[in-house]
Amino acid sequence: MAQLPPSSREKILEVAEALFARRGFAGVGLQEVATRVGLGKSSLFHHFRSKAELYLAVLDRVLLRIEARVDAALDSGGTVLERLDRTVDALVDALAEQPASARLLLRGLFEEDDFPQEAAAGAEASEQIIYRLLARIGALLREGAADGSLREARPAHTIQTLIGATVYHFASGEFGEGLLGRPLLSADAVRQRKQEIRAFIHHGLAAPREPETRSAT
Amino acid sequence: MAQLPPSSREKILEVAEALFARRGFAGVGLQEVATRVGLGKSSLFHHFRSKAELYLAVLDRVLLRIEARVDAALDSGGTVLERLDRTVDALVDALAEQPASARLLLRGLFEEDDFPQEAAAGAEASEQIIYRLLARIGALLREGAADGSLREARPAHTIQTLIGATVYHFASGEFGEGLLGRPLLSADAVRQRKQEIRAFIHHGLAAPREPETRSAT
DNA sequence: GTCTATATCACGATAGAC
DNA sequence: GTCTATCGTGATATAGAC
Repeated sequence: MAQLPPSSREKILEVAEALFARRGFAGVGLQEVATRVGLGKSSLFHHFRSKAELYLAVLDRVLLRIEARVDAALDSGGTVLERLDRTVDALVDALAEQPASARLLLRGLFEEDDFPQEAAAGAEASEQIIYRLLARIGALLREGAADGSLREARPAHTIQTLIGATVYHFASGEFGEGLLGRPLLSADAVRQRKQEIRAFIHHGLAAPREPETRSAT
Repeated sequence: MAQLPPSSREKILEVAEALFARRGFAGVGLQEVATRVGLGKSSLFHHFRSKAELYLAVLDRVLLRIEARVDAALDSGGTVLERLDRTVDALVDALAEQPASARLLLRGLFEEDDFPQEAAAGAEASEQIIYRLLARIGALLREGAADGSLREARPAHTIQTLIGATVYHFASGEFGEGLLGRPLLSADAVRQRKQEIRAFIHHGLAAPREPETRSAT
């Protein structure tokens, strides 16, 4: 828990996280990592036995950070819709707080065969975190379907939609910024993103079928 | 337009498309491409001047296939919501038809700095296709907001949500299949995906506020 | 249009001094 | 815990014969 001097190990993890997020496992060389940390290439092998082990350590760290925030939201009280809104907000906050996490997470989701085989061996920790989170969100969705506050929908598809609305968005980088016309992670854009997802969850895209107090046009 | 014997060029594009989709630009070696095509490694350079040129050619092909389908849906008649539904269906069909396209497209969206610099030089064609499509979809969304059939929303955020719901989903590979419990591209799963997105667009996730004919509970 | 041979270089990883 | 030196391999790309 000491925070005073960042150890070499942590420095390596930080640098590697940024690089892996941008160029993926195969696109990053340990030479570049070492140089940016300020070490020789060989010194990395003192802290991590292989490139794959480093990658998995980076992934775990990102997932644990996200889990901490999302778990708190899931544990909060209130109706299903309230908890769902808070969960999405927490996920958005977690992704926005660490710029690299969304890309890293998205890559982890669909780059399973990126590194040779050590995935199956060492990726169990990361997978457990993900499945733990998914199970909890799935339970929330089923609770909402049971009490009538959510429409009947397949939880798996709903989760995919929510991942797309959050993780993909913050992973979209320059493309997303060109679309929005501003930095993805500006406080403004993050607030808008939460608002958009919340509106999508509550109303979809169609205009409300019961216009309450609405000026004309 | 001849279809009789697939030329070497086309064979290379097909093989490279599948490999780039799975492991990204940096994760694929030309040796492997050549072997799977049934050529020597050097022969690839007769058809494409560099690895980056091959990658961009693959990306263009995928984008043009998608554009053809989506444009037809956008040009169809009817209300905004009808055209939007058809557009999403067309995109889903395009992504489902070619298993590699979703991953490739997603990678293209957030791997802009994956290959050194030739991106800026040669990626203009791909980018133009994307921006053409985005402009048309944005216009549809604005048309819906203007005629009152869609709620007021920022088109850029809506587009991001739709990309996440479609492209991400079909790019999610083993992860998505584990979640759904079946192949992502089975006719069943594709139909369900269309249904889920359609429901999300029309109602969001909340239960309809005007239960029409509903049995109790 | 495909081949063999080769140039050049970066990669992940190891050995061992300090 | 970091370093220099090196091993072995595979990468992109080129040259030139057929």
